[in-house]
Amino acid sequence: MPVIAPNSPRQRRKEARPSELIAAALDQFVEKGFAATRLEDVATRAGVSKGTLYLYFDSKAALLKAVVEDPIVPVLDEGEDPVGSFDGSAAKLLHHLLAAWWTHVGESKLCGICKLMVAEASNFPEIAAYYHEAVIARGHGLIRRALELGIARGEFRDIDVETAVDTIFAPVLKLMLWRHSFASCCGIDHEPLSHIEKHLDIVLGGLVRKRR
Amino acid sequence: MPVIAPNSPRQRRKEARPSELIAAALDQFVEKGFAATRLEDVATRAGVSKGTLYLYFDSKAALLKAVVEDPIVPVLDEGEDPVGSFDGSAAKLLHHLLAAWWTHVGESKLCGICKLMVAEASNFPEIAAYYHEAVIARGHGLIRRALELGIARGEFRDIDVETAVDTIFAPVLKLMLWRHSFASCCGIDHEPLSHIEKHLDIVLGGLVRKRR
Amino acid sequence: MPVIAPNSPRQRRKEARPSELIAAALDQFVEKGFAATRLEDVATRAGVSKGTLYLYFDSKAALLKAVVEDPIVPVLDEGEDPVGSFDGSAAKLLHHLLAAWWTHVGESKLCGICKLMVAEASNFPEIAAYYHEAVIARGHGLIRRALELGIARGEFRDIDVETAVDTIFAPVLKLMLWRHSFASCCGIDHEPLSHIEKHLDIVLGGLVRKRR
Amino acid sequence: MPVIAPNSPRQRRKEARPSELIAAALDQFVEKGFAATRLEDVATRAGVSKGTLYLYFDSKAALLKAVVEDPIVPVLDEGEDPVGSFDGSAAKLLHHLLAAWWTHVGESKLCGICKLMVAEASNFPEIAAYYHEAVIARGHGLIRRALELGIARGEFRDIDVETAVDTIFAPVLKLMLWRHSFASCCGIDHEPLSHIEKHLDIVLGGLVRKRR
DNA sequence: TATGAATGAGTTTTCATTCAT
DNA sequence: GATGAATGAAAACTCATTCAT
Repeated sequence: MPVIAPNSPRQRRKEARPSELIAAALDQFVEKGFAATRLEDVATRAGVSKGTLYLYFDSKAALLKAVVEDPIVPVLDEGEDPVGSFDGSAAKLLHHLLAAWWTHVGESKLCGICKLMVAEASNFPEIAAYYHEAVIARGHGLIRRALELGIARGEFRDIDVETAVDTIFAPVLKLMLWRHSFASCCGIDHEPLSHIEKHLDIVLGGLVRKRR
Repeated sequence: MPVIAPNSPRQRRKEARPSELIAAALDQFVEKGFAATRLEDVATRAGVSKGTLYLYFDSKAALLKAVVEDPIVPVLDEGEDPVGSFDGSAAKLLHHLLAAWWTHVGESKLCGICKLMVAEASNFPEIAAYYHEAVIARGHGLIRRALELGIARGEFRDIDVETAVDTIFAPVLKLMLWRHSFASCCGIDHEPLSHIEKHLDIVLGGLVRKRR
Repeated sequence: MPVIAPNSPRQRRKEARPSELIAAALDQFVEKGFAATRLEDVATRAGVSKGTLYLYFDSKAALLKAVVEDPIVPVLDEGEDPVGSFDGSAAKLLHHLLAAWWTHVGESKLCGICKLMVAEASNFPEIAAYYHEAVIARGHGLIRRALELGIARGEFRDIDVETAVDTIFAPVLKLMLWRHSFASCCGIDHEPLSHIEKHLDIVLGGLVRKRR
Repeated sequence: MPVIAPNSPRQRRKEARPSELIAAALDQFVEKGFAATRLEDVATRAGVSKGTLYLYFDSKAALLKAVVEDPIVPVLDEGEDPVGSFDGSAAKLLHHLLAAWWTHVGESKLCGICKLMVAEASNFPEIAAYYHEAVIARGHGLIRRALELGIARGEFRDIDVETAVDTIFAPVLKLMLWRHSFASCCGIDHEPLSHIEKHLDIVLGGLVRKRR
């Protein structure tokens, strides 16, 4: 769902636009927040002058928009369907999805953006909506389809899917958000991938001891 | 040597002022973020002038500190131990704890502060650490003790407690954070209390259908 | 030369006016300068509230005026003529005058005011003119008359009196100004009275060795 | 890697800016005092905007520091020794030193700074100490050496040198301070150079008529 | 008279944005 | 394209002054 026509002037600019600027801005925005970031610092971090930023972006807000949208495009392009093409149990599929998510999102730029969007959602609702749609909702969708598959196959109980999506996905979101917030001042480091794996095992098996 | 009667409107006002200012600042900080909030707006919202803020707080940062610490004190005072005094199954206890948490924290000022601290943790690490310790870690502690109780009684499986704490608590944190971020621009409203209840049931029972 | 009528309302006020306020203001003004002094600090130093200052003085500038004029009145009242009534050599008279000046002015409040007026003369020319007239010019006048007496008697050479007044008086003024400025950060403490005495001996005898 | 030619108007401006700003600030500080000077007025006087000041100086206090230190550097660079290289009587040397002092200091920017430092010494002790060391103490040193020379040669009496330094130098300091304070509101203008000359003659010859 | 909470105009300082080079 | 000096609007913060008590 690309918003702008591929050959518009804006598009050409986008292609020429040094991704170093976006990368530098992203790091600053995630660390300091949008309002507390000085464009001068972004420029310095990218090794250019303040004025150069304005050759590529109309304003600070436009830079934010680019920061959020830019790393999403490649992810969208991958495009194949990891649910439809999976052969194995639904439980295995869930394991696979969460691990892949962490690798592709949790450890990518998209992770910091999540914290940024939580902070700026009320100031930039359209950008936040775009991010939520393109990233969070997409993750939810994958989990949902895996759950539906498992239920359809009789592998899972017939639980409320929307709720279960949260049960499964929220700890991953928490890892994403914590990594850029509390982690540095009060974090107990769970190694993310194994933490996610253990979490999923608990959800799959449940807390309550089964009577045989 | 107060010349005026302790119950004069002036006096009553003076005592109430800090809380009024803190309440106004909290709303503004949670909505706009710390850096993007203008003290003038805080003052206006509290119905006072800019200068008045400085009669009570040394700086914008001091106001932030007060905003975070003030609502925590009353919560800490409640003090009783909802785990030790509970009689019922560990599962029921977990239900109780999460519901109480949502009522006392999720629907209080402390909820917005959570989003604020996620956003500002790297700019104000000591304040964030204080909040995490006093609120988040306290929530985790309650869940942990309930889990340990359930395991000790043989009611729960012998799962990894730290992981399970996250499994149980992360969806609540997500509700808290979403409420002040994506909810307004892309939220599907789960009614919180029933969402939490369904979530916990899923975790208790597990996803996988039991073979009898 | 009292500027205001003795029974005007202003006069009554002046009498009732707590001299503690003036003393406190003087200390602050001399130390920090007029503009850098906060009335709150003056009030605190005087042990009253900020509002009280306004019961006695119309404005910060009015307080400055009072600070300058108040300690001058008693000095003016002494009134007797230390030159006309002196019996002894003109040289002894000069010694006496400088010593008396240091005791009555150099070690009094009037000393700090001198520095204050140097600093504020261009912002408050009338007040500075009043101070100069009432204090500095008065000192000059005493020295001038002693010099004229010495010349008339043939005790002194027939030097240019205006110049000699400065020759004699400037080191005293320097002591007054230094005491409230450089003294604290780079002062070599000359004990003032003996310094003045030695200074005068040098001027009386001259530098150049006399041929016999 | 300057893209623009070093002699472009832009470049020339940039190099000249700090001095222009310092000159404007100096005038304003000397006239109004440090605290009473508004940076906006400094900027206006220098023909720039308020923000431009902050491109060159971190704060108002930093500007003060520059104002004091900047005009001293060139003076220090002259560096030669006017005492050692002088051939003539010690009396002539003193005349020469005071006249040169007035020309190079009394009529330069350093003169106004003297008043400024008297006013601000207690607020900015390090800056005052620097000024005192670099300017006042330097003047004292020259006079002291000339006196010691005269005494060593038998040209001068064996008076207390430290005291005599003040006897000779204080009237010059007074001229410097008065010029920026009382002069405008109550000054009798002594033409400085001839005043200094007459003053020195009086000190050299003494007041007391010599008996033959 | 005395207080000190409140005000708001004024000041320092910051920083997104522009534009001559 | 790139620069960075300059701008000026805006924000934090100060403080002389007022006034209800």
